[in-house]
Amino acid sequence: MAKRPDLLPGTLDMLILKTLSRAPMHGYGIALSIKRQSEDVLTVEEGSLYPALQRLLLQGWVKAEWKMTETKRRARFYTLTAAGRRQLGLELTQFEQMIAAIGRVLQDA
Amino acid sequence: MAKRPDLLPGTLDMLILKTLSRAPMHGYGIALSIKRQSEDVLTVEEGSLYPALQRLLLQGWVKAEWKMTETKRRARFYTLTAAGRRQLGLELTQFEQMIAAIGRVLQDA
DNA sequence: ACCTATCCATAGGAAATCTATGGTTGTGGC
DNA sequence: GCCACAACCATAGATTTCCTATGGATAGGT
Repeated sequence: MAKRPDLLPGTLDMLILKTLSRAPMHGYGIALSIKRQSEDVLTVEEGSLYPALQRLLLQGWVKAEWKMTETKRRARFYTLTAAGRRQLGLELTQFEQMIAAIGRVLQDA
Repeated sequence: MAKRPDLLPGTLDMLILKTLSRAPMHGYGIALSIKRQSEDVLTVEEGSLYPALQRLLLQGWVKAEWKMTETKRRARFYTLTAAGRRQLGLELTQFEQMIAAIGRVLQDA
């Protein structure tokens, strides 16, 4: 029944890292940011987001600390580490290479 | 340990359909074609390819028949159906939309 | 005789995502 | 005061997709 995916599998980590490269942010804010920047095309479900953030923490690509939001709420803010920045660069490179390769397959010739 | 993927997850069906849209082909030939067109960036493992072809058959997007190769071998040739052609169009549209959206998230601004 | 390339296919496991839940806490409307 | 809703976090379970590993058959070249 061909379910429409919310995003391209394998790109979530990259999107999160990229978002955090602009500014530290909490989970909910990351989801909103990606949705907004993609003009509502990409939706990051919470059930995908939080496990992804756990992975990124484990890999040491982000670090987290509890803080208060401007709206007076407890929230966990994530910050990109140096390793995370390297990883982002790596993923960007590979992604672009993949996209270029797929483009070659898709082009009519 | 960041394993380098052979292709972008979620794009295999589209790549197969696109390849078959050019000409009917057998499995092994599809894999070679994708590898060649992508200039060796994308590799379709046989363990991914044949299950994918079964899925496509089940969905009615391709049909298959046994024939002889130019090299005198038994091989199963797959042909795109009308439904498969529609599906390919759909996947292409969604893919491009996704890529554009990801591009917006990745761009610096 | 052997090796390699050509060809098909499945089983089992790993990884990523979604659905479904469940919970806490501010704020604004009534 | 109460209720609905938005803002936040998180996990469990199912599903899907892909990879690794395996097994098999056959043609052609050396």
